[in-house]
Order: sequence, then structure tokens, then C-alpha cells
Amino acid sequence: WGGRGEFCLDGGLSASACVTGVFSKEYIPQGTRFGPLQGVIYTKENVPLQTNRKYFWRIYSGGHLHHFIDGYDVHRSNWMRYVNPARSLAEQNLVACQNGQEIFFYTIRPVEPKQELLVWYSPEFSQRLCGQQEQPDSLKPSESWRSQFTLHCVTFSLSLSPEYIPDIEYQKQPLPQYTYYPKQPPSPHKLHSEGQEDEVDEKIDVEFIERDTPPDTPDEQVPVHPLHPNQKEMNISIHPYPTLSPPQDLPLHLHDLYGHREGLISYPSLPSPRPLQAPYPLLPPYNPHYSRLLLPPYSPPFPSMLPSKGGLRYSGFLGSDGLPYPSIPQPDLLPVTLHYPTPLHSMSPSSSSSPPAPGYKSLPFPLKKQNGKIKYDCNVCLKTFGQLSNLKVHLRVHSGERPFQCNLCKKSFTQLAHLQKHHLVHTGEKPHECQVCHKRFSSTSNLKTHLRLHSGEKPYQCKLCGVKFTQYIHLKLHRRLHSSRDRPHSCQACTRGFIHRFSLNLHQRSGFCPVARPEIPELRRAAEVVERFDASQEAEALPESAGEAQVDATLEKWLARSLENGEGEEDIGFLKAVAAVPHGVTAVGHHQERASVVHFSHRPSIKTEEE
DNA sequence: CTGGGGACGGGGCCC
DNA sequence: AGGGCCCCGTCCCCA
Repeated sequence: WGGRGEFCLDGGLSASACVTGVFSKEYIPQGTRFGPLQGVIYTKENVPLQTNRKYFWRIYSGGHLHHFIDGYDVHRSNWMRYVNPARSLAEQNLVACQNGQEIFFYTIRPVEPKQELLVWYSPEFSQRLCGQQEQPDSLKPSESWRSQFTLHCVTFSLSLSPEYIPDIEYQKQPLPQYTYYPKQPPSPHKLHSEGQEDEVDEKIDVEFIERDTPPDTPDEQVPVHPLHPNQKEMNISIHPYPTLSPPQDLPLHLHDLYGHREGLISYPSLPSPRPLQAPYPLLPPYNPHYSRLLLPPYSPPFPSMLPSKGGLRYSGFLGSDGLPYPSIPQPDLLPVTLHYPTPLHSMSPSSSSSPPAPGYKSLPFPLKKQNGKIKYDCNVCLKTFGQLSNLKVHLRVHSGERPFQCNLCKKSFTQLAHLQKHHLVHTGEKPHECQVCHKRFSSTSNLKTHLRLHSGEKPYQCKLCGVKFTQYIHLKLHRRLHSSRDRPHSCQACTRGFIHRFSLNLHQRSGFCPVARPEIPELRRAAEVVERFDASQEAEALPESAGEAQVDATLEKWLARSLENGEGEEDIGFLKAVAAVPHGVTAVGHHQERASVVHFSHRPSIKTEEE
């Protein structure tokens, strides 16, 4: 995802508008938004009497006709005017919505390459149109903030195939743009400006409404999409938007897309189009354009999505903190842990066939290829997976879904394997045996840790005092001993603290301060060596008043001992060489080039703690 | 404080 | 798609 799709306007074009339709050039995911539709704006008062109303769209506001958008003039409309109406639900793949005071098309199902885009409206809404004018209470926005669809904004590029370039000029799409690229700020949207023409490639603003799905989740369930803590930094545009009342016989997305306040109806004098009830038999005689469409009233499904003059302002999507709609209560947008009804898997055979937890919808990832292999991206944290199943399991981290519950202690887990491992706690079973001492362990991890006791391996080393540990947690605890309060002599440049003032002097005069010499990244390691010296028994024995020569001699002594112990030979060898060189610098920032020769071709296998 | 063990989270990858 | 296994990592508890 984050990629670009291209869509192709197929068919010839003439002044009499003979475009046969709009076809996708490649796969378009469900929930992609196109728009807004461009056209000439007419109010009721200034609409020309003789004008062709074939391409009229009505924009409603406050329940009243507000203005028309006329797509008749190809110079002033855009590609959306060429999208044909669907003749049946089966072929419909777009719904048209009034969003604010503009018209957008949303894909209601994935569109395969070379498939024609065909637009229609929600049958549910058309019922409403024909039935009554008022919106049911259940459609009030306040009650509709229940969906956690994610909305991803991707810029697609519409290109006209050369052989189909129309003989007329196109108005350049004055669409707002928001291109999502991880770790990049959103590009500024473009505002409408009349009169730009001659663009073969149109930038189409689309949004990707993705729906996450765990396996076997019923489609009726609303996806849940907690915000990832890193979203702000990653500039992900994830916008929850409201759902309406529960689905009747409609796909959920239609309920989601068709809303409440604003109305949009195309030219009303035309007969009612498609039948209003499922199963949606054939439409009335095919009309090559959507002038017959009755479109539903629609209020923006996304808060802050109201258009501003000249186009949709994406900046309006985000609050001041960069997150969407901070002012809108989002009761269902929970942190990572969500609470599901508990149709959990269990170790007991009787309940092992429990239905899976609800909460997710269709696949939540954009596909991409990497070295010929399909990769699956988590759209929450951007992790990539080589297998779909791995991604699905991973998504439970974000959804909070823990479908596997222990029937003894009610703890639940994201993976069956974890539950199975957990069950050993109750059975006392320890399947993993140490071949040396025959002690048994419940997990391979713990056995592996244990084996270090026999091998003597201590992979975790304190970079300050050199003490090694078999477990990382022990190193972390040990590190507290080297707290800053015990290291009062700090380098102003890199904030490293030293127990002894002479160590700080050594750090500075030897040119090991990595901040002072950022062009030599290896210095960071060299600085750590000085820190270790600072914590050594040799340094401890040195009086604080020791002069440079005395410190250097002690350093050499420590280096020699360290070498005997076989610790960090390369580092220490380097440092020893440096220490043997007469010092010519005494202040940070004035170093001889000798430090530039720092070269660490191999790092010791000891893992020291990173800062 | 250090050392050892237990429990669990989560991703990779194969079948 | 899902199960199974492996691995790495983290945290907690206790001697």
C-alpha cells in the first residue's frame, strides 16, 4: 500500500460524449474513495433553462436542494462523469455519496483489473427516499460513531491510455491530495482552481477504507481498529467513521456510506431507477449515465470531512495533534486491549468448536510484492509478513483478540500454541530436558537459558564494568547500579557520566567523545571503553588528583589485564594503541586525526546494553 | 545484588 | 488457512 494505482479511461470521446465507460487498470480495494465529482455549479436560481440536465447531480443541504453540479461540460467536469450506472447489484461496484457538498464514489467491493466501474446508490437509501423524508433516529450521527473502519489515503493516478486520449481537453483534476507514505508528512492537498486543463494524467484522490478481519469473522461484525501508539509519528491516516444502524439485508459498508443529513439526488424528473428491494433485479433500460440515479442523502461519514471552499481539505481530517478527530468522542476506539464476547477456543474438547471472536472484517492489508513474493503489511504498525496467516495472527495484537482461553484459569491467548504451552503450567508437564543435568523445563526458551549455566556462556555484558550475565534481565537490573548519581562527572557534549574526573578528562582529551566527532560513529564504542575503564578497579585505585601521565599508565595497565581476560580484544587493542600515542589535544572539538583510524572490523559476541 | 527458573508474548516458517 | 514448532525476548518471582 501507499502505492499508486492507475485507472484508465477507456473508449473514445467526442463532444457528444461517447466514452463507453471507466475501467480499472488494476486492482482497486474495497472502500476506495474517488472524488469529488467536478462540474459546473448551478443554484436553483441561475440554472439555465435550456441546459442539458443529463449530468445533473443535486446537492442537498439541511434537507433542501442547495445546488446542482452539472457534469455535462467535459471541460469542466472530470472522469467521474463517464462512470456508467450499474444495472444490477451484481455488477455495481461503486456507490455515490454526497459528502459535504461534493460527490464521491466509493468502491463497495474490490474491483478487478479491466473491470468497469459502475455506480449506483444504496437500495436501503432509495427506500428511504421513496418512503419518507425524515431520517430515522437511528441514523443520527451521534449514534453512528460505532465503526472503526480505517481510512487510508492514497493517491492514485488516473491515466488515459494513449489510444483513448479524447480529442477534447480535460480540466485538470483539482482534487485534494493526500498521499500516505510511512514516516513522511502528508503532502499538501491541492485546492480547486478553475481553468487548468490538458492533463492526460489525472491525480485521483482516493481513500482506502480497510477492514480488518480475523479468520471466520462474520461479515456483519464491525471491524475494530485501535490506534497504534506510533500512529502519530508514522502519519498514518486512520479515520474511524460512523456506521449506521445494523445491517438489514445490506452489506455493512452501504450502511456505513449512506448517512444522515445531506441529500443528493440527481435530476428528479427522471423515473425511479433500479428496483428498491433485494434481490435487485434488472434496472430499467440502460442509461449510459447517472442522470437517473437517485442518490441518498448523505452526511460526511468522517467527521471533519466537510468540504471547504474549493475542495476537500485534508487538514480538516486531523486534529492539531495530528490524530484524527480528537474532538469527536470515539468510545469504541480503545487502546490495544479490547474486550470481546468470549466465544473462545479452549483446551476442553467440548468447547473447542466455539465460533471465533468477532471484530474483524475483510482483509486489512494492502498487498505488495517484494522480490516476487507477496508481502502483507499490517496497516496499524506497518510490519510486513510473508504469509497471510502470520499477519492475521499478528493483527490480534492490535485488536486485543485472544481467542484461545484456558478452561482452567480463564487466561486467554492470541495463539493456540501459547495456550498449549500455558497448559503445561496446570499439568506440570516439563517436556524439555537438559541433557547435561537432566533437569526438565516447560519451555525451550527456559531450557536454553539454563544451558548457559553449563556452557558458561554469558551473552549480556555491562558495558560499564564488564560484568556478564546469562540473562538480559539480570543485566538490566545490574545497570541500575551505575546510576547517574554515582557518576557526577559528565561530558557536556555527550552527557556521559564518569565516576572519576580523570576519566572525563580522558574521554575528552583522547577525542573519544562521539558527539564531538559525529563523523566517526565508531567513537561511540571507544567512549564505552573509557567508561569501562572508569568503572574498573584500576581506576578506583587511582587518586582523583592523578595527572594525565598517571591516568594513561593506569589505562594501559587496565587494558593489559583486560586483554589477558580476553575481553573485547579489538577494542582494547585499538585503545591501547591510542593510549600509547602522545596526546596532542586537550579539549573537546580539537582532535588530531588519529581518532579517525578507529576501526572495528568485528564486534565481540558479547551483547552490551544499548543506551 | 546476583543467579536461576517459570511464564508468557510474539514472529518466522514449514507442513 | 490453520496447526505446529522453533526461536527470541521480556518480565516476574524467589533463593
